[in-house]
Amino acid sequence: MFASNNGSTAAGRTPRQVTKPPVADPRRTLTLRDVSEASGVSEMTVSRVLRNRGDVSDATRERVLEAARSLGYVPNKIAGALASQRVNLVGVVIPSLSNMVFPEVLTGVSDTLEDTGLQPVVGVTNYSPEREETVIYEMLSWRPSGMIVAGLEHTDASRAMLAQAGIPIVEIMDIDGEPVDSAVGISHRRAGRQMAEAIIAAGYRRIAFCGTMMPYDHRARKRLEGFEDALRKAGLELADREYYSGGSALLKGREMTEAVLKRTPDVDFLYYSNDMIGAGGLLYCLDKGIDVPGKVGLAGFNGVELLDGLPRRLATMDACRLEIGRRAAEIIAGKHEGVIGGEVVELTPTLQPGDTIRA
Amino acid sequence: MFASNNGSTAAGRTPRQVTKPPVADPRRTLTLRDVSEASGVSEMTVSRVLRNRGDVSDATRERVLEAARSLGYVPNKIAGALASQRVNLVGVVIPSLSNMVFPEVLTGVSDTLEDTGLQPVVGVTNYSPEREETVIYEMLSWRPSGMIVAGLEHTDASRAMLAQAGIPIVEIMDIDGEPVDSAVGISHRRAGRQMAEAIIAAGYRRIAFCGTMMPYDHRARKRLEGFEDALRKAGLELADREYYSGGSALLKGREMTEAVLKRTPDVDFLYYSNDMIGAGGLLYCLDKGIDVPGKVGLAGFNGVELLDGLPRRLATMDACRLEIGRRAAEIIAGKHEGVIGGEVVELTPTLQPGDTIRA
DNA sequence: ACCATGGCTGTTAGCGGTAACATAGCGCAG
DNA sequence: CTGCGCTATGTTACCGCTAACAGCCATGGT
Repeated sequence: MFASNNGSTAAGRTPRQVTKPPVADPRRTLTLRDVSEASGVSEMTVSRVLRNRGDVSDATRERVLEAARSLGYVPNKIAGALASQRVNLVGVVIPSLSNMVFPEVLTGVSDTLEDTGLQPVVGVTNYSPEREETVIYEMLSWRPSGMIVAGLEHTDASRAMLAQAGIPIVEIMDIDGEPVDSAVGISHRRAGRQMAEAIIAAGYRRIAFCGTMMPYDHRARKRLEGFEDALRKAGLELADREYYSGGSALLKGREMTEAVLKRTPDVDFLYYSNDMIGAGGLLYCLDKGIDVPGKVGLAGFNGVELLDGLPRRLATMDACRLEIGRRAAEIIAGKHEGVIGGEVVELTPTLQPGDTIRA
Repeated sequence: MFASNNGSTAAGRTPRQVTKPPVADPRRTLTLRDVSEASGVSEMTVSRVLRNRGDVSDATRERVLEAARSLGYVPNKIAGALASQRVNLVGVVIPSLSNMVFPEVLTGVSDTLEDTGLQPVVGVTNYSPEREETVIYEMLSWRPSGMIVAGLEHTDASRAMLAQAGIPIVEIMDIDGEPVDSAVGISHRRAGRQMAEAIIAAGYRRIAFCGTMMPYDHRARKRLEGFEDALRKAGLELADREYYSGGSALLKGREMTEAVLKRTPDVDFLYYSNDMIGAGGLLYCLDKGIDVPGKVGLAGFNGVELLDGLPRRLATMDACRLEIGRRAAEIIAGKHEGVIGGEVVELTPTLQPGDTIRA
């Protein structure tokens, strides 16, 4: 991506040369038995101490902890999980890490899981259903305590695996569809509709759309569907549309905006499928001295905090990312007493008019 | 973070009420035995088929695969890993996901690991050494095949655990220090020095710094140290400095820039510890009609692609993020034949002068 | 003095796979 | 026909830990 990263191997320390098999460590990997021998109690007692479970006298507890510490013992969770049939992992499957939405959801998940003893494990699908299927399969093979998966659209095999897994499954971000088990998210159709209504109410009539054309970004698609529905209901239709994929979103936003405004000069509003390209469009308009929101109005989607520093606040709708992460994690952690599975939590995003829709 | 996410639980399907223990699934969780019974061969043969190992006749292979598929069998990696003493996971420990640098490194890691059968597992420390220690401990307890850890600064306990683990360890991003095992990164001291030299060469003399004050962002600190070294060597010192933490980086960049320019009006250059605040500074200057790079020059660090869409290209230095991820993964995957451990790979970032340093 | 009680520790039997070795056919050279 | 070398499959013994239960000892009520 950036050319000429001239890498050199500086032999700061003499690299160990080796013949074939990895150097047999002098010290085998430690087990409970080592700690038990070092502290003179049974393995079971050591296990109890290290897990803080069952009664152990303070004296032995001390002795064991000391031994474990001095040996540098790290328990083997693989063996532990197999024996106890319990795994403290929660699989989280998301399409991408470069779209800041998902790291934010993750933050919500981690925060909530923090004090439950559960730990999130992330898998990334790059918006590919096949990749998603693989990721889900791999994750399930570690027998996690729950799964959080972005979106409601999956391959049949994926749905089947999730349904069979016998653990809580939460599909997030979207609720326009039929979840495998539980779901937490917003209605993107409604979000799109709502934005369209606000735009129409503000008096804009020649409305264009700029967005991703990733075939598998179902949520962006649903927003656009809702958006167009609302336009139709008002007797309007999109004046123009422009799609992109890949590249710097900010730059793409500029380019698409330029393309649309040149091709359809009478456009008076641009609806972007996300805030980043919206920001690009905003910067373009400001550069060109176009009156925003007077001559052209702009709106995005997602409420990215990053945009706070722009010259003008872009109209947007937050997707409740943190909250989605939290709620999903709560369901997995079983914080909703008495109810198991089948929950659908609809969050309602707020429209933030910013400075790019006229009042 | 965004207030008033009014969540309601829409009971789309009847939530199952439960008494106490998780509903005992009608169908127990499947094991090799189930598949073996369904296909009329031994468990061992099934195992061989599913792992593609050892000779199995095409006829039985077909039969077994068919049985596994129709049952929806998902192998239990926990048991497999315990028995085979092999785990196809690589731990990746990074400070944060909101700084786009790390997702990019991750991309490099995943891409390279893709075809090695290894799988990255990410842990996030939030720049806390204690948290890092916990994360490392947790990860090691799953006995991964290797660990990639950001930075060279860790608690003693962390270093000890990593050193003892008996697996390849790669510390990434930074090479100014003593790695536990291998390291891949750039010299941040040198990067800072280089940037200072370029700025001085361009004729700027009243140079200020704006950056993070996270006590544990060692790399930003080292860059600043290198930067100041170079200034001193030229008989200069920082004209002013401003620190921040938290909040929207873009906005903070604006605020800090304003603060510095008001407090020290004769400043003619601002060096930012990252591109995002640098971008905020740039936007501020353009807003105020300040001549960039004539009256004030600007530079950041990291080469974030996101910035491509700004009105003017910020001077920066890329941190070789993708490449770092790739190289680290290669070391873990053992692609560097004949050498085991102790490698230090120094990558050299390129200075991209952009449009914010005068020629 | 006796036994129930409860606190602490040990024993046993797996968890669900896989490594390593054993075995059963089978073709074919001698 | 024997025996060797294959290939295809089965058997056995764990991997490192924990659930479940068993045992042991001091205590204390009666």
